Amino acid sequence: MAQYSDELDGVLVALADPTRRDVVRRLGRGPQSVGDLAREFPMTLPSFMKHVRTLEANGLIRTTKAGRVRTCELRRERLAVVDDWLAEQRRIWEERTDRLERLVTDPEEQQ
Amino acid sequence: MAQYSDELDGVLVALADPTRRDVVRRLGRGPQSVGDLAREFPMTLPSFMKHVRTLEANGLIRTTKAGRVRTCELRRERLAVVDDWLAEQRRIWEERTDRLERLVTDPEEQQ
DNA sequence: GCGATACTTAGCCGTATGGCACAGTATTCG
DNA sequence: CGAATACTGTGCCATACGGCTAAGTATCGC
Repeated sequence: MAQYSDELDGVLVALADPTRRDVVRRLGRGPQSVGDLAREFPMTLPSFMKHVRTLEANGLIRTTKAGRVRTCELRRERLAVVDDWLAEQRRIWEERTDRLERLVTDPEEQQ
Repeated sequence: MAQYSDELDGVLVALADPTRRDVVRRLGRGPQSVGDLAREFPMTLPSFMKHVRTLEANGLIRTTKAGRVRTCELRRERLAVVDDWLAEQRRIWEERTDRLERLVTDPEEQQ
């Protein structure tokens, strides 16, 4: 019954952490290396890397390694799955509003 | 530096669970009692109640008790905080796009 | 080549999360 | 009033999460 979307689930789990959300925000301005990003957060590199991996595993970023530097790039299009979910919610409750509307204008529909 | 919004954080944490997302979806069609909702999920009532409390604590729903029945109602306006965050992201990367645009059309900006 | 740099791997640790069972309380209904 | 209903409270449990340290690997730059 419940339409469990693994895709949406992963994206929301990834975004439900302030550090990861901030990484997304920073990458919105352009690609950056793991080291440069990590320097902005009050935690060790290994801890930070976990967030990077989470973001990548859930498709929010893409990373590539050149030499010893790993560069992170935002995958903006992935945020669309959140947009889509929000849009569906809106559709659902507008349907409901319409139904209530009809109940008022057409009293015969009332049971 | 990182703009940690507790409000946004709570809403995203609440939505990062499939059960809670499904509750939001169902409530989009109209208010429902805890019992009616719980019947749709493969878990015990106490477990389900935790999700209800989480949703309420993060402002996504409002609940009221009449007699022995607790009714849940969606607070649609709270989803706006997610919308707002997404909008901010879009603003950030559009700014970047504009900047790149200028670099192409006005070569003097290049270092 | 050797030191510095930039991750990466491994493992530990405390807390939070999401589930359970079981017992209790408060209403409602016959 | 007594049984059924609809939560509610308590406590337990396993796993996941987010942090850490310590040690390892792979470039890069002199």
